[in-house]
Amino acid sequence: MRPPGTLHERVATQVRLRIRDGVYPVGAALPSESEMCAEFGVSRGPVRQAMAALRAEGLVTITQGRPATVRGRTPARGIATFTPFTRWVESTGRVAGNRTVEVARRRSPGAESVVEVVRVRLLDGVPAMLERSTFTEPVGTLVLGFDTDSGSITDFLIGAGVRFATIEHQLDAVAADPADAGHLGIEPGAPLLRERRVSRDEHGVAFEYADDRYRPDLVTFTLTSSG
Amino acid sequence: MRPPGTLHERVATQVRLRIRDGVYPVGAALPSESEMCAEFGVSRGPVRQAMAALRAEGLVTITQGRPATVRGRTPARGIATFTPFTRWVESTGRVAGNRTVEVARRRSPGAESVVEVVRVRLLDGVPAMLERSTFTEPVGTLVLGFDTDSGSITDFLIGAGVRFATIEHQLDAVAADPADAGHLGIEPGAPLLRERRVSRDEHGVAFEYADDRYRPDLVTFTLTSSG
DNA sequence: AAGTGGTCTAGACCACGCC
DNA sequence: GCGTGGTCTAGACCACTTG
Repeated sequence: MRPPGTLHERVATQVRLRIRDGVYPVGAALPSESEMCAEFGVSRGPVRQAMAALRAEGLVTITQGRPATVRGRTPARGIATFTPFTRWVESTGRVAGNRTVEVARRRSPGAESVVEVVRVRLLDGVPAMLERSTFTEPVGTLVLGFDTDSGSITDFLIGAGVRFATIEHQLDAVAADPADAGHLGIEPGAPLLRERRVSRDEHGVAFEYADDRYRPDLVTFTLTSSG
Repeated sequence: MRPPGTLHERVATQVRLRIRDGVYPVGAALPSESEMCAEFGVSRGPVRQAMAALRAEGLVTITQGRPATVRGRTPARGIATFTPFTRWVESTGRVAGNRTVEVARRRSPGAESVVEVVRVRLLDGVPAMLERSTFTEPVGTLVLGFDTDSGSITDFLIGAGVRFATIEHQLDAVAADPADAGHLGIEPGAPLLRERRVSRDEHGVAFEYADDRYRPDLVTFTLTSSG
């Protein structure tokens, strides 16, 4: 086997590259499923799985009875396809930064000790999001050994072997409290977009609880769904 | 054939009902795929498609090598799997209501005429969301012939043959203006979760622009992503 | 070792869009 | 009518988790 990964991943990767490079221009029809089957030497199952992934990323439009067409070249800012803040900012060609407010190990009476990190996340140098994360052990100890000003905690943990099997996101809106306002440079009471996240490992055990508050004038979440 | 719909839809509906009614309690293991195949008399394909839908709705957790388990009873307010407000409310066993504030046909100078609808959406009788929708023609004329107090505009339009090929969602937070506050029974300046939607047909032509403002104490958006 | 879900094949029929 | 994607079957092998 030449390339790594499953068949449907290889097909998805190839088609993604061709869309990005303009081999399949925006608005153009993609090859039919049977043509892709012939080209990649696979059956319809992997091809369909790959196309479903591209549709979820907003890259293609699929309609019964007609060829799939290219919708755009760049995937939408995925909440659905989870991307850490730093990686997302850099993928849009901007500069990400971090200002750590607090790193602490805490133990509540009768509870396990946890590690708390509070950071201001910067977008081109401007405070755009206030992140409050709580890590359980043993992940918390890993975080204590990381320079939290240097970049993505998530990417660091992935590199250390931590598996983010599922991430639950909950979105709502809150009024900025005085602490939020001070760190983000806005008025107290101003509306903020709040994303609460719970990250779990492959056993379903939660190891990170996060409360991220975004300035809605600087960051919005977008996604495309197909009906 | 007794029940309507495709096989994977029937399987998904049955499992959804059993989770909602506690036949499969939260945290419990679901029957294996092969058991479901035997019970419903179908092959693995439809069963897997049904389970993938339930996972996307946040109802179940699926891990390789272990049985799927029940995560929760109520599906998340689906952004990823687009569900109209009325259908979502009723799927959680609550009562949806509508109070139409305004239905109007407008024409700006040098522009096509559009139809605007402003509605308060009720959750168990409580104002939970203020919806401002703008429809282009010819869809707008269809909307004018619909009793907007009676239920879902989206489901009405789908029944009339309108195709919602893709829906783009943009989420942020805004402060309630005096009109928002009055309709939703909150203080001006209170934070609201705003969802702006653009619906397009199969040709990529937009026909609906919506601005929905949710009370964050009554409705939040959740979704689960896998890393 | 046994059972689970993840992937893949090769075939079939159906619903829909287009000519 | 023809080609498209949507669904479904029956079987197979693999990766993973658990006893």
